[in-house]
Amino acid sequence: MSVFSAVAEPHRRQILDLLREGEMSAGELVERMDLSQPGVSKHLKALREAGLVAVRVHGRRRVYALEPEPLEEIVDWLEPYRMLWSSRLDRLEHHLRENP
Amino acid sequence: MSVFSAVAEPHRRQILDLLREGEMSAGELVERMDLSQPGVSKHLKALREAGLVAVRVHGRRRVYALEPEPLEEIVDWLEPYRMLWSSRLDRLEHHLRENP
DNA sequence: AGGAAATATTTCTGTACAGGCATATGGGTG
DNA sequence: CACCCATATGCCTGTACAGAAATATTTCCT
Repeated sequence: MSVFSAVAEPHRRQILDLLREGEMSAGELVERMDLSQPGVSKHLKALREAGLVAVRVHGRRRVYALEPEPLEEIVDWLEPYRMLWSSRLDRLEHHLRENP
Repeated sequence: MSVFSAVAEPHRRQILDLLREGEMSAGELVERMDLSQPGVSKHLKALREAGLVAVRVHGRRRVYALEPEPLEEIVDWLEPYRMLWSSRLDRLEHHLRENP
């Protein structure tokens, strides 16, 4: 599964957002989300395979940590578009400056 | 369909990439892509509904233009992650790993 | 060793959706 | 008006995948 697809699923984005607060066990994620335990587990598997999270076994807990690097692929893809629309905004600014 | 899902499909990303070169008719897009005409047309519909492209009717042609603004939602979502990995110097590591 | 806790996996069901082909629609031209 | 071109839409099939419930697995604790 591509990083793009991994991130297309709202629950998976929510998991990543939660992990931005810091490492968290699978159970803690389940508590914080409105989704069944198997559901969360399955999404965690997808995120693992996309390289977006890393697991550390701690006792019987699995502690998950954010691994944001693969997101760079999306950032890189977006880059030319950002330039596009900022140049458009520049044009708009320019236009407004000339026609107040 | 969310912007995230719209962009998750490789053919749709390809369409957007092509449109970065400038406006283009549907037929021109079909010529440039390895996908049937109906296939391209369906993806164009999805992109229209996501607000990522705009159509202009010109004779019997439909001329499509890039409308990059909705991508900002993705950029905004990514922003905290960019800060995360730049603060952790993951970005530098990544860069050094690829350019030793 | 036995049981409980934490998590993963399997199984099932429904749904979404991509792709191809055939067909409809709408505008342009003779 | 009849015909052609460009594009959209319908229909069909296969596949991927999300969610729920039940079950398996691993590890800790006593």
